[in-house]
Amino acid sequence: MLDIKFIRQNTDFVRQKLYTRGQTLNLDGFIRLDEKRRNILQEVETLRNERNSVSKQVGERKKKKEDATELIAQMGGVSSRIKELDEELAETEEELDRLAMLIPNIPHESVVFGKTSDDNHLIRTWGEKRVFSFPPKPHWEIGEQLGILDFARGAKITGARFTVYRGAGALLERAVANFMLDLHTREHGYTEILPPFLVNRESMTGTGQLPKFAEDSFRIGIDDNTDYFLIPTAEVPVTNLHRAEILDEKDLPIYYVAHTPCFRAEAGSYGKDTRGLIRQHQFNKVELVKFSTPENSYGELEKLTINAEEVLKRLCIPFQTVSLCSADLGFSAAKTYDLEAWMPGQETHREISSCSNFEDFQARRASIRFRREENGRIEFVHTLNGSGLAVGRTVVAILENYQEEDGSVVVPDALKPYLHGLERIT
RNA sequence: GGAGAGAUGGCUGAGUGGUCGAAAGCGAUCGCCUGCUAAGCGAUUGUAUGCCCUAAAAGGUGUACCGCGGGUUCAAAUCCCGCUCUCUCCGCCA
Repeated sequence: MLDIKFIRQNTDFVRQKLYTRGQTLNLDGFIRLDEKRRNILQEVETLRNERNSVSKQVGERKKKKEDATELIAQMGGVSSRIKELDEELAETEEELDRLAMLIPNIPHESVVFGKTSDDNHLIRTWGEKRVFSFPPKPHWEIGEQLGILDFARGAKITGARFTVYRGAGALLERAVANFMLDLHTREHGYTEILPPFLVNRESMTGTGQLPKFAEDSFRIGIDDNTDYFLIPTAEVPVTNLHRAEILDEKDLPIYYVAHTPCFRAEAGSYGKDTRGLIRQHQFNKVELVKFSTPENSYGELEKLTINAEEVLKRLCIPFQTVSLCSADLGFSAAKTYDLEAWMPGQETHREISSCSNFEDFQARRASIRFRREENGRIEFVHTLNGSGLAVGRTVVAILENYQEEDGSVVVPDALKPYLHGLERIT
């Protein structure tokens, strides 16, 4: 959510910035509604003031055993008018809030203008693409032939886009996750969190998944009173850890890492990436989440991205890092780096991590603030997160980059401690 | 699933219709005192938001908030209704 006062005072700037996202929003209506809200507020507060002071007088008279009927009668009309205005105010605020929740974040000044993902800006590449003496296969063929990925049975027991891992495949997935968690907790200074995988509506709204992207989530209700959602990413529970809190500046930055399953309805992506592990309704991800002061958040974004890249470097998987252009940026993000791993079986780079600075966009929605040490003033924190990394897609990258002509897969050195002596999956 | 108790400021905890944004204590900050520390003394100490003032802050003023939502009343932390959460006991359970 953006600051309404900021929108009011910088309407043209906001309009122009949102335009770069390919958005055309009616800010004028929004501004007019805000004006209406302030007018009603002024009127109702004046009346409340009157009522408060008269009520006080009534109390004083009654104490002195004096007659107050005429004062009381005088307030009858005022109270009903207040009630009317309160209703009108509530309606206006609800509508204003509804509109405010649909306005995306403003891209950072370093974000390049673009219209599609083709305009994303290449930041750096790492690693040498392996030269194969045979045509490398896509992971779904490798996985099925080795009997470690079972797409047919995943579809049988649940449906499309669900997969069963078996034997060494399950072990590999577990090893990759543990390797990532150990790297981030022991070397990068993150605190491990194991959050609930179901969250309430407030949490989903706080990080920006709701109200706009409701169709992307799985919703769970045990009865009419529960309104829970399967987490689409650990970002939701972990960022909401500090919702409606005021943190101390001395505790910042806060670094969290969480390994969780992620559930995505993937509405609107029918027919896309239908084969293999790339686009699933359920997948595992190790997520990095940071809370930072505003002045440090862009430095923290660089560090977070490097922490994510380190996973691929240790696994010796070639990748490239791109900065998303204005149109490709997610709803809540001010700036995003995507890490794209090389997938030789598909002859393409695939996104394996997305690292974003949300500035105060999520903090404002979720009311996550901190107190300045020097003057005690309260400000919104900046929130950041990034995959470190998507576990399933990392397994895909390993299978495709480490495959041999006989169909076996060599275990990357970095993972050997986690695979109990297994050197090769055959 | 059944029965009961509770939710008040950073914390403990008083407050059952009016002068209560809320006693008292603790903590914190500032000042005084002090060789240092401790003790003592004094002051300050919630959040949001409208308006005024300001370059901006500071400041002034109004309003709201005592788990959340609604109701009664001239007036609600206090009374009524619904909900959520916490705790205790019983049952069930990995």
